[in-house]
Amino acid sequence: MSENKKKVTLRDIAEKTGLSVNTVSRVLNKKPYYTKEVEEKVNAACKELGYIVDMNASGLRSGSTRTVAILYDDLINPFYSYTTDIISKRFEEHGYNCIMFSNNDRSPYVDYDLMRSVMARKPDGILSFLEPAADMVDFIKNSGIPFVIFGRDGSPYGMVGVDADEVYGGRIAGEYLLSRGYRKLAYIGSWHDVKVCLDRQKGLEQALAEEGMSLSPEHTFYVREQAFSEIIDKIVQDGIDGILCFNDIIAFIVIEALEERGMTDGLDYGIVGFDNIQQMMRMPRLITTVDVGSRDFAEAGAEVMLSLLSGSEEERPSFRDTHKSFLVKGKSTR
Amino acid sequence: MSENKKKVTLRDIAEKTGLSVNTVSRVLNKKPYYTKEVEEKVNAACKELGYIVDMNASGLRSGSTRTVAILYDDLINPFYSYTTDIISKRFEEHGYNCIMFSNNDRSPYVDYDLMRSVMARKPDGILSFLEPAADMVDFIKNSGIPFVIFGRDGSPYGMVGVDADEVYGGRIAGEYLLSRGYRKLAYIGSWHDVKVCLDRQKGLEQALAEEGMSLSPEHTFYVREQAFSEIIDKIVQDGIDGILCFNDIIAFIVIEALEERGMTDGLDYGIVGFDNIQQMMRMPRLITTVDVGSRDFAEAGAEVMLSLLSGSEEERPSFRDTHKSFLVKGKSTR
DNA sequence: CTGAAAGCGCTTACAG
DNA sequence: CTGAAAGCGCTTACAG
Repeated sequence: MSENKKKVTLRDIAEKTGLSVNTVSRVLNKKPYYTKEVEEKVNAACKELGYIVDMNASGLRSGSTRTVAILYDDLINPFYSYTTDIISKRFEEHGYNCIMFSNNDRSPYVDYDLMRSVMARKPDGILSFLEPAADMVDFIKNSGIPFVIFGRDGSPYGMVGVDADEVYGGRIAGEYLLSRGYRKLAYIGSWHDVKVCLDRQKGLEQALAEEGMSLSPEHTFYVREQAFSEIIDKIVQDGIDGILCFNDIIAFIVIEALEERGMTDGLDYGIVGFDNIQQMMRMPRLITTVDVGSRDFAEAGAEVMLSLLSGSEEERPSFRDTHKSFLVKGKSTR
Repeated sequence: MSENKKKVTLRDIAEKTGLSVNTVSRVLNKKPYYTKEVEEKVNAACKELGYIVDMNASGLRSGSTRTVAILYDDLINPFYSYTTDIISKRFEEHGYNCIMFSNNDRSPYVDYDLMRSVMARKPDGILSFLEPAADMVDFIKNSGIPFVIFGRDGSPYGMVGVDADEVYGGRIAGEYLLSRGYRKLAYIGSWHDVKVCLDRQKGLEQALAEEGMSLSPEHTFYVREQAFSEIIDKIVQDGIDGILCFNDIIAFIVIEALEERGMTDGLDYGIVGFDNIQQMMRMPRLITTVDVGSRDFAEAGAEVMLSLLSGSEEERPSFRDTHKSFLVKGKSTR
């Protein structure tokens, strides 16, 4: 018991087998040049003593930690947790573990504090649900660590990104609302300066423009920047009958608040979200929402990261993989 | 740019300041004994050169990686992702990062393969949503790494656990179904040999026993072990009118399947789940479910882990913190 | 209060 | 094909 506790190192295997530490390491890492006999001796000794490599030591010397950092806002939104689940499992299959880093809701950006924590862990790659702060772009690039922006457009930063065509998503949502006869539309975003949020808004504006209408700035809201009750007040007062929300969770919060004011979604007004989280949890189709096809989307993100990690150094600094979303109809629109 | 790329080490700071590596390290780690003057010189140099510590190197030498491993099935179930979010943020506040390890649905247990990956990372602590496989209990204990079982009862293994009183949860759900007039009850679990699953079943059996009834083995199902369509067939054939599910996601899948057979939850039968995931996403109350109060529950889990990490070595090998759940009524019961 | 040395457990050149 | 040495970047005793 106390013997089990003391950790087994390469040196123990070397002593046990009468080989050098070097040779043992070579066998375990399947480097060329060792005999079948040596291989068997090493493997037997490792099994007997219960050897487990120390990845910290290995990473320190080799320069590769077999680690990917994942940067996110929170895991509460199933869009993040669902895709993170798929992505991290793909990484595990390739021998990478994921270290999680949250910006702790400080801002929607990757800032210096966050990057400092990340880089202290010396990850081989970084997959970020967050956009880099403007003044961090060069810093990140200079770090030399492969950086994939997932779910956001990386091209404005000259970075690799896997994203959805968000303008398109906003447009099909807007077109659908209009086609169902909703006339006074509003947009409820998260932060006014996050591109993905603005792109969805832009799509809605395009849909309105097609019909010769436009989105009033008065009816353009950002839940992270204004009092929620004010937003609801304004919507009720101005007789808004169609709402596009930045994501499903915001939509559900709005639905709840409007229900308290006696307005029922699908009946008194139409509302559309993004992400189709209800499907991830196998829930009934409560709301109409824009779905990017999260499983394939996540797989694509993992694939791009893995290809960067496998180091085909063909320097594609601004590679972009853009996915088309589709509308899923639920009970929140007539 | 290429200058930025080469990494800055303690030695660079030492050279820049004319101090020894040792002294620089001591200042950065706030060890006693250095002058204000030295401190300022070091901090200035670190800032100027953009020094970021290498936690791998630091961990290798000091024995503490400031890392907690989180072991889980998947992040798709919001119970996992929601609590993981809260827990990991608490850890971050204390300077710990989380490394994620999934059993990749191999089994509901922590097995040797999983522990091998975990231990290669030398975490300071392990928080597990999974129970240990029977033959892993001693191995885990001997590892000397603080291990907290979260959401499962650790006491049968003599381990630290933060859990809910699952029998109680099953019982209040069963009592509620009976009080609403449902008479032919069924239980739909996940795995037959996972304690938390059996405890919920046991609670249901207790509720039935109170009324002189009992749960038929024929109406006790495990979705991970039998064909789902068979379960549904049996429920329809035998006129089951009340169902307790191991969790909300299973409940939603059942609701969908029964809807296809023309049966509507809340009208034709009652169904109760566990976890109240709908609330985590701010969705309307679709189903009746047993809620443990996930936020407090997660905080408690984090707290227990942190107290073990802060190393108050008072050896409490089988510490158990058990939470009481409550019923949340939704539209899936009359 | 500060420094020189040793060493954490590996992998990487380099010899043989 | 195998081994002895060096070193990744830190922190920990130990001297002074």
